[in-house]
Amino acid sequence: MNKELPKIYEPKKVEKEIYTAWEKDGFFQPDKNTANGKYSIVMPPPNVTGTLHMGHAAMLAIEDILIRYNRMQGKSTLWIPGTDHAAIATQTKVEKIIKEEGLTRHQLGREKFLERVRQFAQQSHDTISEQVRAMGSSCDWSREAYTLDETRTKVVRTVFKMMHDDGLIYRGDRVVNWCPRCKSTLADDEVEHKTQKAPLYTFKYDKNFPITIATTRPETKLGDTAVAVNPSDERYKKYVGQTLSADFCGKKLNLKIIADRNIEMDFGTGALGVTPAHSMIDWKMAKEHDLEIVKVIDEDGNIKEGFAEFSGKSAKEARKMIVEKLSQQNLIEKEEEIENNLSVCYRCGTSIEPLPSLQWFVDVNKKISRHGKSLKELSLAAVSSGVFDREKIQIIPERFEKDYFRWMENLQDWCISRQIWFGHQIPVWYKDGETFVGIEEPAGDEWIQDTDTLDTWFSSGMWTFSTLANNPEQIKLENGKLIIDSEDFRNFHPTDVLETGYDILFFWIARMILMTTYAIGDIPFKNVYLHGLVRDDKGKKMSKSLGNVIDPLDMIAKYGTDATRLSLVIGSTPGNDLKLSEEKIESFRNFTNKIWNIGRYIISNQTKEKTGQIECKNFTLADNWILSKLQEVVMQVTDDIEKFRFSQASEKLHDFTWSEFADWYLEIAKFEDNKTEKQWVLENVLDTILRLWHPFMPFVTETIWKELDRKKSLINEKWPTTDAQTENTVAHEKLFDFIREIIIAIRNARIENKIDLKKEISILISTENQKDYQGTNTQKLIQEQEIIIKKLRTGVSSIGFTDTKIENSITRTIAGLTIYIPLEGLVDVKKEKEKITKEIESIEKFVGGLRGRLENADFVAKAPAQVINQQKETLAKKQTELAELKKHLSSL
RNA sequence: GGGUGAUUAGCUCAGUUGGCUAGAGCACUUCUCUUACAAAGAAGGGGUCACUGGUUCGAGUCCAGUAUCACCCACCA
Repeated sequence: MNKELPKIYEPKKVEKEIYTAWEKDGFFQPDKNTANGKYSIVMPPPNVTGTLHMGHAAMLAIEDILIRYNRMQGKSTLWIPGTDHAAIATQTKVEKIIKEEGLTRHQLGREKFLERVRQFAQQSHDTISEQVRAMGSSCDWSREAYTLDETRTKVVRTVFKMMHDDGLIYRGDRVVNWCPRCKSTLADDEVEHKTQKAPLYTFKYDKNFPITIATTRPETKLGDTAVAVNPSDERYKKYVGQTLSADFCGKKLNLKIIADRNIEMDFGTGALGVTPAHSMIDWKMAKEHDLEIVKVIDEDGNIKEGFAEFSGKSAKEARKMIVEKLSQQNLIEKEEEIENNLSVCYRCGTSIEPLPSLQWFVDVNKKISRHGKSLKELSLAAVSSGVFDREKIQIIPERFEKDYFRWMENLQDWCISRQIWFGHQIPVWYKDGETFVGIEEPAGDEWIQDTDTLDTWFSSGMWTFSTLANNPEQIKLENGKLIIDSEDFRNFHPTDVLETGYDILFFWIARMILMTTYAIGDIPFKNVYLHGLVRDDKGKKMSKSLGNVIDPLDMIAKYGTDATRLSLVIGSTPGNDLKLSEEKIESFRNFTNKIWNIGRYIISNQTKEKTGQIECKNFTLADNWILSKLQEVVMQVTDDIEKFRFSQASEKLHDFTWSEFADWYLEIAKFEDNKTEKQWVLENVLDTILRLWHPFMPFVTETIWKELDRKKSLINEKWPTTDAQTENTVAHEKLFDFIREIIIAIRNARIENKIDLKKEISILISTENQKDYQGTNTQKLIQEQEIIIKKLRTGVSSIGFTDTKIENSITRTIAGLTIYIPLEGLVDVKKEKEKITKEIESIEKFVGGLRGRLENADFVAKAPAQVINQQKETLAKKQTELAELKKHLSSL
């Protein structure tokens, strides 16, 4: 029965249909039977701000590999998809859109604006979910979550209340990073620093003031309440502790002179005017020294009331006026240009204004009575030693642990309120000075909810457990403990792997660990796998403005999903950035086609009648060779995936599939006459490599699988296992590799005209040790090699056996068989000599080392007897080999 | 200022706890329409593993230092 299949595999024609069928058949949902183990991943939710990029594609590819692999291991496997509302990012995006219509959010009003945001988010969500599907992601859509949906909102509010009840959430004044344009607070890590040149003014507050100070922001000096100097600075020692008053541009200042070791004596005048309200470090100093806090600048970035002619002016204008006034009074000693870092909003680029403001905070240092530890301590323990009887969380690559610790140790109280509209509104209500914190709105009309919303990481920090609740009713707060009463939560938490880019280690991963250890009393995940950033082929970040963006959907349309996925996996190692080019994807498209054609050939030779009993006795050298290599590959690929080495796994598979199976075995199979056995081997190897490839390339493998007339989908098939290698098959493998090498050498000699084509050349194999090859049909072996020889037109006319020693020939002993190749004209004697000399050298080194070790009393005393015996055996073997090689060398 | 990583073929990168002749893809050269695949096949060229020392029988791999590049954190009053 010969099936006609197209020569070229066209992914576009099949992918969508296959995915739809998988989804419809419920293959993405976890098996109810959890007897074989459980495995779960929650997808890092993409922001609903637009479309997916290559970074997302890499994330999906890696997670899908893990999920499919574990599903094939028979585990009940769950992968939850979802999206993030990404408060500030989304709101800013929509503000830009309505700006084009000439509107601002304030003109629209809260409700109408939020409706626009919701529409936009919905659209984005739909696009994203299509893209996630196009990547072949086998995630369970029936459990899809959104950080702002009803169930997640319930979790967020419950945890907020819980933290509030535990005294971890408080409201307080603090200098925060304020963006005057976004009218919102920014977290420290949302602030970007830009290098700029700015004038540094060195001046005195008034002409009687004894200390000269330097600043780039004279206008804030209106709010100075102290002057700080280094404690060991001799110039100012006498003033420390005094309070001096000054008349600064008409404003009376009372300045306490304080000593602080953070002050650098070499910068400026070594004295710093302390403005508690408008500088982070000044705020800290003010707290330490109990200074008065005077606010100068308001939320719009203008000077507040009470500062005479400066009031109402923008900070910039006020600065100009003050500089002018100071120079009129001749108080400016120096004006120089310095380079400093301007803090700007990561969203809009507006320079941020540090302002004291009333915000909600999470206390990270307060001990939680239930755990006996603070949030910070819990989070540190989860990664360093483990908490709640769990093993420590493993971060891959390990080096990021250090970053994590450093960041966590320096963590300050977390400001969780944002002055934007889109997001989880803070579940706090006010009425006539009364405050209510709760999950539901309190009864009665007059209650007004806090207008601030929560930092987006507050909700995404709960992602591993909030997604495992299926509806709001399952979420309860009982005796101060969070209960998630769902089957999914009991089965799948903690999750197995959290896979994401290293750029959000602090933003997100750290916050998930913090939130989960606190609220659930467990770790959120056992492993963290951090992939690198996907960059363009020159190593630049992909960005729209640079025009170097490679859109995953374009690539999928052009080269297919499987090729796109492979290009993101091969050559990519955890924590390292990946440079991607279209050529790379193209090369994997070619590989997809290769697999397709391998399948196509084998299918075209399928016979109608079931292959009967296979006689292993009829297996040839090549059959044993490929089967033995296959075993090795199964072992290595399994091991690699278990250890998160996806690049290595797929490279090995790639190499086996193309260079060994297709290039050699398939070619030999064409000329072979044990057809039944050959077809059996072909089909079996194909069957196995389709399984191995499936997590990496789900579509092409499923397509071939179906063409092979397999009834079930490949998705639920078992992952291949290995049998123990017999010595015999290993020997076959080595022998075959050697003959392959000889044949290539002979062929090259022929091409270089070193061999007379008409001359008879034979490879002779000694019959001496044939008993080592029991089970091998020696006649077949010879035939097979002759076929290879003919096929490759090497000029070798035969392979035969000999019972006498052949002098003057290349002699090799491979796996117990002695092989003679008549020397004359075949091999470059000089090259061969060099090669053998090198080999002797390296073996001598090896033997020397082994002997040294075996003579080392310490080693002999400590090592197990088995290891010592093994090494002794190896030594003996190597010594024999060495003797043979030396003999051979001298015979040349 | 503090930290992390990288440096391997022309390009992009693999290389596990040190071990046998350092690999792949792309590019390059030569040959081949051979009935799975020209998106192919066969063969080949190309490397002082950044540099200098050290440990070791043995170093791309471990240690110390140097150089260059990249990134992260803090801060620049």
